[in-house]
Amino acid sequence: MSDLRVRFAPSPTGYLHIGGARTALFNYLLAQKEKGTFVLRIEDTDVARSTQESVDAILQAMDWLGLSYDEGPFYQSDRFDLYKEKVQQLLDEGKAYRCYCTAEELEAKREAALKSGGKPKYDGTCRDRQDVLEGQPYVVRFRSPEEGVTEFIDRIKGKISFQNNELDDVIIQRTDGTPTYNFVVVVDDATMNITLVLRGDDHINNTPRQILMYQALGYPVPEFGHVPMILGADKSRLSKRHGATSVMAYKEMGYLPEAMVNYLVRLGWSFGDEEIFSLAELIEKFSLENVGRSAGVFNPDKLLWLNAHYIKTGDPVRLGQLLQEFLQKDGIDTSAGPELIAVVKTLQDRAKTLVEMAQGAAFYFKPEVEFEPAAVEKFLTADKKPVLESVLRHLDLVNEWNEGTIEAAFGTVMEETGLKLGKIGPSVRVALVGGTTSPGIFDVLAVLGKEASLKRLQIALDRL
RNA sequence: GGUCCCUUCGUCUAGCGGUCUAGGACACCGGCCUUUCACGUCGGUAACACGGGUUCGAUUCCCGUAGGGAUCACCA
Repeated sequence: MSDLRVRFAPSPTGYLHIGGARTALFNYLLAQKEKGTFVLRIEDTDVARSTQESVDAILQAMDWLGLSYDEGPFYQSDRFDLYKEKVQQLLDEGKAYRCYCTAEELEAKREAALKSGGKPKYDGTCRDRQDVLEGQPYVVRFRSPEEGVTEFIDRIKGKISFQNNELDDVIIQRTDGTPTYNFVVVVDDATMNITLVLRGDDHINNTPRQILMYQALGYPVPEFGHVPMILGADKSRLSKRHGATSVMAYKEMGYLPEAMVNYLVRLGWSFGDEEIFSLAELIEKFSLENVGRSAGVFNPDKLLWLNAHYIKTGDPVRLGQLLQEFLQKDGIDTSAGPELIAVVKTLQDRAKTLVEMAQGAAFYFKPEVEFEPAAVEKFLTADKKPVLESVLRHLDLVNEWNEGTIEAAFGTVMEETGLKLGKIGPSVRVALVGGTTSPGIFDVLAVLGKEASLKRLQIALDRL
């Protein structure tokens, strides 16, 4: 074990999205690689917006991606007593103060400042007041230094510094007594002994005030690393209008978790020219040094390509199990065969998602072939009768039913009819499948089995 | 608007002063393979934002400009 302690701290106000998944992944990989500790913390101080469903959804998504954590999940809602105590400590030491300004007043001041071109920053009305207004609602603000510089060496971006006079006095405790994010994140990261805070770079601007709070609370300041954002195709922050942003939505669209992990890690991180990484390889090769500093555009095409790759090279047994779920969703019963594994093998090279695979596999299991009119019109015409009869006859003669013997039978048909496979195949395909696209017909026949194949050919012949 | 961050092909990126007539991947466009659809395979188009420095020499270092992003809540 090393001393490294990192954490992922989502707020349960929705599903786990692509960006969150990536920061979770980076934290996980680093902890694994450095043999450190990965802590999961649920940031639910906003009781009104946090839900158990969201917590479950996030946990589920992390599990799907294979991101396990060593400690947690810890809930901030269980730790209110601690925060209260720490707020009191700052109050007692004069490092925080009560502010009686109402939300409405502040909003008005902010708007006025913005309108006149000034900074929309807290004006310090209550900063120096000594009196305590009994019975009056108040918030607690952190007293920020008015001068000086706060800086830190970001593990990804390098040195970042802020003038303290740019910072205003943030609210650390609301009127209802609950603490706010910028405060609890400091108390938690400190008390959980987090040594490296690795998070999205939308938090860069929060970092200086958090550092100031670490110092005020007497905590050691951890290291920080800010990973760049993920953007949509139009370079604006990735959102629903760019397509699915929920990790689990991709599961439902037939994506494999290893494809998602591989895609996410390569968005903003690289290892020479390599593109394909298993989780195990990532744990070995990942490092912050190779994380880029600039935001990246989410590219669904590349994710799809990666998914196709993992389907192509995946274990047919596992893919078969996954495929079955998708077939079931489509109301297709696989219990009567053919073998899922055999089915998968014929589709691995041509399906980019499990959804596509399920669509391509449906014909194997449907009790009756569903004929596409256009395909029938073109390839199941009366003049094809002799050819199909010949096919049926020679296939019937096959004893050892496999790809090789089937191909041999077709060879005989070709000799007998004097036709090339190109003239025979399409009609056979329509007879077996109902449409014009499918895996190779020898494969289809082999997987379907002799009995089902002959039956389908006979049914097609009967239509002529 | 203030502050902070960022800037190599359309996109993800390699490059850590000379090896760059800038490499890989996705996408795109062609050829080949072929019983359909795919897979595969071969090849092609395509980028160092701009302007100053520093240096014998800048894609690489520094400073500006421009552009993009983030953030300025009693959300996290």
